[in-house]
Amino acid sequence: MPRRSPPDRAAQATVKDVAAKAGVSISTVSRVLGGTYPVARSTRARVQRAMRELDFVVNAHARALAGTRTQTVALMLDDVTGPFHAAVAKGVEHQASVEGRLCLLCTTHGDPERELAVIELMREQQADAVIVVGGALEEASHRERMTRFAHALDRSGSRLVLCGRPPLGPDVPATVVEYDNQSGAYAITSHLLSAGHRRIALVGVVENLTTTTQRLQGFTEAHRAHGLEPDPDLVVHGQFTRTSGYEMTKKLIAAGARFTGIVAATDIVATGVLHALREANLRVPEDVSVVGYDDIPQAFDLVPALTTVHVPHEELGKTAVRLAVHRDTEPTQHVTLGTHVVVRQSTGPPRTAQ
Amino acid sequence: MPRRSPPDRAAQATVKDVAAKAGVSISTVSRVLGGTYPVARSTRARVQRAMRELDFVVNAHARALAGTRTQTVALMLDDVTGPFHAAVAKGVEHQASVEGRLCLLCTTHGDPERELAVIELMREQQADAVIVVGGALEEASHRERMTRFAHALDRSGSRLVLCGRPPLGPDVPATVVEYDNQSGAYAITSHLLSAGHRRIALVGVVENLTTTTQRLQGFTEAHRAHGLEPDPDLVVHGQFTRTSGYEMTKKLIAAGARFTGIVAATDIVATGVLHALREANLRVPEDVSVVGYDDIPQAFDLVPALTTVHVPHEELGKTAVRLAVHRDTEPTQHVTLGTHVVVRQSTGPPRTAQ
DNA sequence: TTGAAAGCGCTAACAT
DNA sequence: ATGTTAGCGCTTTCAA
Repeated sequence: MPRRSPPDRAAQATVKDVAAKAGVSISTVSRVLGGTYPVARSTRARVQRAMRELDFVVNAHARALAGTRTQTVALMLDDVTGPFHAAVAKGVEHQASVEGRLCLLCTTHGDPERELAVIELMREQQADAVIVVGGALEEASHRERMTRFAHALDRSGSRLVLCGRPPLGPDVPATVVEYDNQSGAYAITSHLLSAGHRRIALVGVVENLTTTTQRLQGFTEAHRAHGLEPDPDLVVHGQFTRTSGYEMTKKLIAAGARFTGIVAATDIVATGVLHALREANLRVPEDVSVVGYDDIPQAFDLVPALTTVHVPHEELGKTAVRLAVHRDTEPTQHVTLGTHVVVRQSTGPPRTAQ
Repeated sequence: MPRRSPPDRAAQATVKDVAAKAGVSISTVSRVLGGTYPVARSTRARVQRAMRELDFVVNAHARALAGTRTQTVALMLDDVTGPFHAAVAKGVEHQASVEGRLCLLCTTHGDPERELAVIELMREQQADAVIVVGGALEEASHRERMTRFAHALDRSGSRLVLCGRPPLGPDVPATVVEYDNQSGAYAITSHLLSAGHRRIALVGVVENLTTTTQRLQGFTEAHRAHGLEPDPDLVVHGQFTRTSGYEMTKKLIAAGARFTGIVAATDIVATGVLHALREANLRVPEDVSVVGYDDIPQAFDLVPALTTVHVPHEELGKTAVRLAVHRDTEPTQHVTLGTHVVVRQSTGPPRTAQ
């Protein structure tokens, strides 16, 4: 009895239409669509011709509803514009397409509320994996909610993937693809220390963000390995932005801080650091050595070219998809990809022995 | 009688489960889901509690199938990694979320075959708009196929959106959001010409790509407006990459070409140009002035900061979504956004009067 | 090899 | 304000 008024646009052809046109049943049409079931050559040809003539395409929603799984992978990031995230996105999209999946994109603009809302949305979409990229807030309530989502996703046959973010706990069903933030920071700080630097600033520590907490740790440990303790005055809090890097450096200089090296929390931050240094007529690396973290493409084009920690962004994204999609056969659902220091022109020995 | 074997994972709760738990009918559940229909406060509360307890989320596919439209917008680009495309993607994603739509992401890696395949996929997904970003191949066969897809999408109630790419023709149902490539190239070339440059190279012309064809046109017209004709030897073909920019410039120098200005086809190309120039000990802008096109964020951080044409990338993406989604009420389905020259440090008067 | 029919989870008439 | 029911377009038994 029911039936809404017909759509105002011409309706799209359905299996029914194709079946009618080809003079077969809809099951037969479905069979040639699936391709796995035997159908007589001539029948198949007839059906395919009907499809072509009617300009038919299957309705992915109907298919998802009737079939078992959707074929989508959801990607959630702060901002596509950041070179870090864009590179991860590229890897995700690539691997998704290799695995025959579509990629759903959502951005959160760093809002943890929205992050959780988006996961909910993805659950509605029946995505077979929800990949969350970038550092997480170190807040108990947020962790808890994330954990709940991990379970919820698991229950609905989906999977939470933490990409570039630490695990939530041993019993939480989630795939984790990390890179070693702490070692990277340790290595790059050691690079500076070994060159003779003793007063090194760490610029761009973001409050409560796992990423910076880990980098700060590596920074500190490297100092201790050299029998030093970092000067708290040289640890500057800010954001992962160019502007923040610029301003933090300005402030540092204005405060008369003594330093011969700067570890920027990210390459983007380093960009601002270099700018501030140039304005202050401090030469890099003669007066101050500068390093970044990420190895984004443009690190190479900065003047001087930036010494930094290479993070395998694309690999991170690819691995995330691969592990999640094959989680039934892939035993290890937690990997840590390696990073390495890339030495370029922004570092050298300190000017004065100290 | 039928029924496939139960899924191996615990099933997700459905409206039926919620209805049972709350002691109401599934319609009532559907009503509180939709939120538009009156439901008694107490009933609603009971249903919502049941949902929470069962950890229920609607199945977007079932919804799409039963309801009228899906709520997705598809975005297709070459490569998320390019700053140009990333910025457009940001605009698209943002506006999609404003309009309550999800964003499907697909990359084509410049493969026109894949581009067409992806459009087909999007049609299956019932996306209410398919946004294609970036220049198109100037090939009759490709144009034809695109036109066919525009019609096919239109027939299924969806919409093709060409973003940063010229229209396919007057009768093709597609939304077009362009920016003026030719004027931009005209303006930036004029900037150089007015400063006194007479021998200007155009570096990075991609064969058969609408974008470069238009930029070359603007470049040529600006010359003519100054009573000049561009020297064909100074028009160098290549790709939109850093490496290509680097190599083209090397070649130009090696060939002993005389020039005091370089128009790079894009900012990325300009990056390579600057690098090659630096290697050849040519100062910018004292010996050679360099300009780019796009105004990507890092144009500001190059040394010297790059004079370029600002393209409103994000706006491009937002407008694309807005026009497509509201195509029933938005009369104009073809807009051209403005660009403007941003003068920075990479340009100046030529060294020698000539 | 093909057809008939049930049902995926939901919405929207049509009844109360 | 709430329940009943018929599909949305497809896949998948089951029967022939």
